[in-house]
Amino acid sequence: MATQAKRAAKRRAALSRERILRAAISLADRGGFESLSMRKLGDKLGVEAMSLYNHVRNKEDMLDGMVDVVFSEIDLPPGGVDWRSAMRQRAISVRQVLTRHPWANGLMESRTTPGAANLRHHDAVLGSLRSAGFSVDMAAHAYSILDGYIYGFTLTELTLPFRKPGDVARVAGNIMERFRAGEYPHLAEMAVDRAMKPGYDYGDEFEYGLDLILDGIERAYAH
Amino acid sequence: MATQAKRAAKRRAALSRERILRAAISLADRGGFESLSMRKLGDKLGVEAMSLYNHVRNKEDMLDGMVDVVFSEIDLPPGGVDWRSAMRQRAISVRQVLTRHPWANGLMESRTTPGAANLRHHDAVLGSLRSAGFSVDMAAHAYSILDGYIYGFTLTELTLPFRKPGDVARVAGNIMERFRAGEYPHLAEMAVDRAMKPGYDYGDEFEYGLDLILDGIERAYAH
DNA sequence: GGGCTTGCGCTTACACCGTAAGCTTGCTGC
DNA sequence: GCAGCAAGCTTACGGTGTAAGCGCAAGCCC
Repeated sequence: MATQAKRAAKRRAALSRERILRAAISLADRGGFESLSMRKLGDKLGVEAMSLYNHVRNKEDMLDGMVDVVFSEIDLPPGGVDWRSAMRQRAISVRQVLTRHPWANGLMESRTTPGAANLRHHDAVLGSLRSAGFSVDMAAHAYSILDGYIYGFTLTELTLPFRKPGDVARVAGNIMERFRAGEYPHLAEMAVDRAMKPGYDYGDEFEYGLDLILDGIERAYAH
Repeated sequence: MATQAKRAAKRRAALSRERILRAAISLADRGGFESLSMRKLGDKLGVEAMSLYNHVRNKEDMLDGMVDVVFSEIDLPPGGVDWRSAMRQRAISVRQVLTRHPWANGLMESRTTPGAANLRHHDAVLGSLRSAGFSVDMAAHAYSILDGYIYGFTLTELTLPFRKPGDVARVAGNIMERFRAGEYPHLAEMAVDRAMKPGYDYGDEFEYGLDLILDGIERAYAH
């Protein structure tokens, strides 16, 4: 049937909030946040920029939606295990997701209108702590430290000039001269002893710090 | 003298990289990062936008410069005290400075061409740890955890919808309905028990987490 | 002192951005 | 069959960063 075929074609091309969000995320993932414009997004979807506004109030609203999709990709803290393993797994999942969507890092906590996935996520984490016996105050402390660390570490990691051994040489440039001049002896030492060693990956630091913090929470909680 | 007066007038109006950076910072401080444009900055300095480019390679370069000014405002870890106090004071100074320049938070660690104040700062922190007897590895661990936490906490804090009791009501809106519907019981509990209490200030969490981390570092270091 | 260079401001122009306003087209329910 | 409407499209406006080139004044060398 002609109408049916047309409808199918239409449906295939049909815009929707969700399709827009997915395309926007993939655009930001591959091209970086600053390369995400309504016009380019329209192009990618085979549509004029202004058509997007039938499904999205404005760009800000779209960013809200994108962030909530990212939140929905994070594993909730699993039930049936001790709080420590649950927090550990969640933390690692957050970092994984943020590594997949680097542009989201600065936005995750900054949307003043949190979406459903965001709220569900935060609620689940608090629930996990509370049902493990944490007081409200203690749960707030724990959450604050953990999220601070997770987002901060990932932020640093994503933007660090030297994450892998090869990077150091690339960045160095004129800095290297000053290193050799002994102007920054401790940085130089750190670079030589660690960052330039084969197998070095700044990301490995993450779990070290995470465990140190979990230790601290455990002690404070059990005190 | 006419020429002298002219020269004085000229000198008063004279642009310079430093004057541009100071003006840009103050513009970003009061109007937010997104309100910092070359044209507005020119206006503020009584000059056309393009004139700025005689002192600054491009906007990116200007941001680099601004970040380095912000770095220079952070107190270096003081000497003559134990490492723990030194780290504590520095952490608090970082947070203070970032609170003064909220726009800088996401940029601090993200400039791929770090400036002199940046390098000096990092070198001093590492030096403080090393001279307290930390191994290179242990210093790297400690630094990574501390900076992760400091930047992450501040990021969260600056963008949190509810930092002071009054904010909660403002943000709530349709969320409050869902709270009452029991959809997010643990968030609701947290809001009622803590965020809506008079005297609540999320910023108070900072030092709690900081001390917990310093405890952890101390233990790992002394082990 | 006269001419030349050079530094630093200005003007103009371009490509891109988010989005307001209004037009068009084709499906849907009566 | 037609009214109403959803969801595309076109046009336009005021903003952005910045390339290219102009012009004037100060400083320098002969």
